[in-house]
Amino acid sequence: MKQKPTIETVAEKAGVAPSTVSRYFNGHYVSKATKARLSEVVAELGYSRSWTARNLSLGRRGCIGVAVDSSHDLWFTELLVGIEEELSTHEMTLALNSLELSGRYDNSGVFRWIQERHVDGLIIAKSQRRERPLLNAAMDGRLPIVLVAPDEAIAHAHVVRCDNYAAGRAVAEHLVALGHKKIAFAGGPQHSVDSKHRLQGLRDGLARHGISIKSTDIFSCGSYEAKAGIEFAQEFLAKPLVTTAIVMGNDALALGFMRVAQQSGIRIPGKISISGFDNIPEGALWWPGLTTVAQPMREMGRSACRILFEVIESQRQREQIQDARESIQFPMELVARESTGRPAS
Amino acid sequence: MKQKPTIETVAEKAGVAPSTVSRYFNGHYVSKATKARLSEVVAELGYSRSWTARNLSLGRRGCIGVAVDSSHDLWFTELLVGIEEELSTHEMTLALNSLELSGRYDNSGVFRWIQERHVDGLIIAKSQRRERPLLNAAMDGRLPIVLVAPDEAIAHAHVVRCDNYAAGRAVAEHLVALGHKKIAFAGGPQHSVDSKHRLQGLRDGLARHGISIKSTDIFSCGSYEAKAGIEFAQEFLAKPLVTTAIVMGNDALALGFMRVAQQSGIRIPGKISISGFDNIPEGALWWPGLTTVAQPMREMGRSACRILFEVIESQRQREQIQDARESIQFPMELVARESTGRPAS
DNA sequence: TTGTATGCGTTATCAG
DNA sequence: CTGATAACGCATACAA
Repeated sequence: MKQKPTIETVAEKAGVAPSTVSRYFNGHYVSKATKARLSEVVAELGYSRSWTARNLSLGRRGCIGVAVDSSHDLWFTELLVGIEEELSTHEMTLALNSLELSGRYDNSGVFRWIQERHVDGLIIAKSQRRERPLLNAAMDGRLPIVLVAPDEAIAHAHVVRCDNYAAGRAVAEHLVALGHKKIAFAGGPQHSVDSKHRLQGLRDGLARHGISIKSTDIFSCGSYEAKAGIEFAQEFLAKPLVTTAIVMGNDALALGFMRVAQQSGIRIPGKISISGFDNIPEGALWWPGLTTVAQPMREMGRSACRILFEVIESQRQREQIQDARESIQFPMELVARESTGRPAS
Repeated sequence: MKQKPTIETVAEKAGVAPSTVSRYFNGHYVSKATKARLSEVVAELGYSRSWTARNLSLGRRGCIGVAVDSSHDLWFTELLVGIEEELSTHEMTLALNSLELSGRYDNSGVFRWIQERHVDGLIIAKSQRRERPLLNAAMDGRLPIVLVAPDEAIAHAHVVRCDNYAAGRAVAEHLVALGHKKIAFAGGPQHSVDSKHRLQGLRDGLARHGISIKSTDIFSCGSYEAKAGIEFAQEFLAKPLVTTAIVMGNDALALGFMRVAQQSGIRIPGKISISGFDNIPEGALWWPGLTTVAQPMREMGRSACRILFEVIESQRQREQIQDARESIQFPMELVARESTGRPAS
C-alpha cells in the first residue's frame, strides 16, 4: 500500500531538509516553529525512525545479549525482570540465548554473538569454569561484558555478585539461635566457589559459638539442580540421622531434599531443619516454606545492566582500554520460614 | 587498534569487487578459484558480515519478538526453549519483552515494537483479552503474529494451541477410574476460555459415566497464579469437604491449593485428590507429585516459531494479504502422579 | 538555526 | 562469472 515513510518523506512534507528532521528527533537545535511543524507532520504520517538504519549510522547494534546457563534455572526469571526494567529506559533490545538448550551445553551461539559483534554488550549469568572461552573471546574482541553471580574467581571483569560468606554466617546465627549443634552442609558442584564461600561463612559463624561441622558431615551434590538434591537426599536419609539441621548449597537442592524427606515421612523441621540459598519464588510456595538467604536478583539484574551501559558508553567515548574493573557486591538477607525450627530435644 | 574489516577490506585483499564477496557469502555464483581465495582471506582477516548493514539492505529487522505475560510465569521457560531451538536454525535474534514487569501491566513496549516495526514478527504467549489492542495494532501494521495458547477465542490469527477439551476429558477418565464420584472444579479468571473448555471436557467425560458436577462445586479463582490457588484453598478447605477430588484450572493454582492442604494437615490424596493442567516442572518436584495434563510447551514454541517464519516469508514473496490463517492444535497428555488416588471409602 | 554532502556496510540490478 | 553503481534510512561534520 503506502510505503513506510522515511525521514525524507517527513522532510519533504514539512518543507525542510532531512537533516533537520534528524536533529529534531535527536533533540538538537531546531527552531520552535519548525519543531511544531515537524511534530505535526510526524503525527500525521505516523512516522518513526528505522532502528536498523539508525544503528548502522551510529555504529552500534542497539542490542545487548543475555546468556543464561539454562532457562530452566528457576533463578533467572527474576534476573531477567531486573534487566528488562533497566533496559526499558534506554533504547536497547534484549536478546536472549541459552547456553544449554536441549540438555546439551552449546556455547556456539553466544560465541558467534561475540565474534560477529552481534551485540553491544553481554551479560552472563552464573558463569562457571566452562564459560571461560566465552570470557576470553569477549576480552579479545573488547566486547563489554558483565558477569552476574559468577561461580568462580574472576579477575579483570565487571562483576555483580553477592556476599556468600556473610550469607553463610547468617544461616549459622539462625541455626544456633534455634538451638542446633549438629549441622550438615551439602554444596553444589565440587569446585563451586559459591558453595565454598557459603560453607566458610557457615563454619566461621558456628565457630563463634563453639560449634564445628565435622568433615564427614560435609557433602557436595555435584550440581545445583533439584535432581541432584533428590539423589543426595536419598543417600543421606538412608543412613541414620546424626544431624538436626542441613544447609543445602542452594534452594533447588534444598527443595529436592525436602521432597525426598516428605516422601519418606521425615518431619520438617521436627526431625531435621533444612535451609537453602537464593530465595527462588518456589521456596515460599512450598509447605513448609523454605528458610533461605535471599539474593536480590532483580536488583542485581538492574545493576548489571547499568554497569554494562556505563562500560559501553565509556568505550565509545575514548578509544582507550578501560581497565578499572568494577565489582559490586550485594548483601544477602536471611528469610526464615517453616523449614527450620528448634531441634527435637 | 585495527578497524573491523568490512566487505571492502576483504575485496581489496582478495583482488576482487565487493559485490563478489557479497555473492560469495550469499551462496551465489562464484568461480571455484575465487571462492577458495576468498575463504582464505576471510579466515585470515577474521571477517564476518555486519548484521545491521545486512538487515538494512535486506529491509528486515533480523529479529523476532516474544511477548510474555510475565516472566514469572512458570510456564514460559519451556516455550522459550522451543522458540530458541527453532530460531537457531535461521539467522534471527530473539528479543524478549515482558508485558508485566514490576507488577503492573504495561504493553507500551510491545506496542512500540509493532508501530516502529522493531521486529519482523511477533509471538504472544497466553494472550488474554487485554492483549487485544496489541493484536489489532499488529493487524493494522500487517505485522506477522502468532499466538501461543491464547486464552480467548481468536479469529483471523495464526494460533498454536492445545486441546483443552480433550484434556478435561482425560482428567475425567482418570478420576473415574480411581473411583471418584464427587468432584469439584476451580478455574482461573472468570472469562478464561481455557478453563471453560477444560471444565466442559471434564463434565462431558464424567457424564459418560453418569457422574455430574454440581454447580455449587464449580468455582473460579480469579487468576491463574499460585496465590489465587492459596486464597481459594483457604476458603474451600474451611468448609467441610463434600468432594473427594478437585480439579484445578492449572498447575500453579493446584500447587497453591496443595500448599494450603498440606499446611492444614489434610492428606493428599487420602482426604482429597488434586490435579492440574500444564505440567510445569515444579509439579514433578513436589511431594506428592502433581497429577496433571501436559502441554507440549516446547513443541508449541517450535511450532509457533516455524509458522511465524512461514508467514514472514510468504509476506515477502507476494505483496498480497495472506488470509489463510493457520491454526494448529496439540494433544495434551495425562501425567498421573501421586496427588490423585482412590477416594477414602 | 538550517541545508548540503558524505559515510555506515550490505545487497541487488544491471551491464560486461 | 564478475565489476560498477545505486539503493537501504539515518546521523553528522561542515558550510551557509
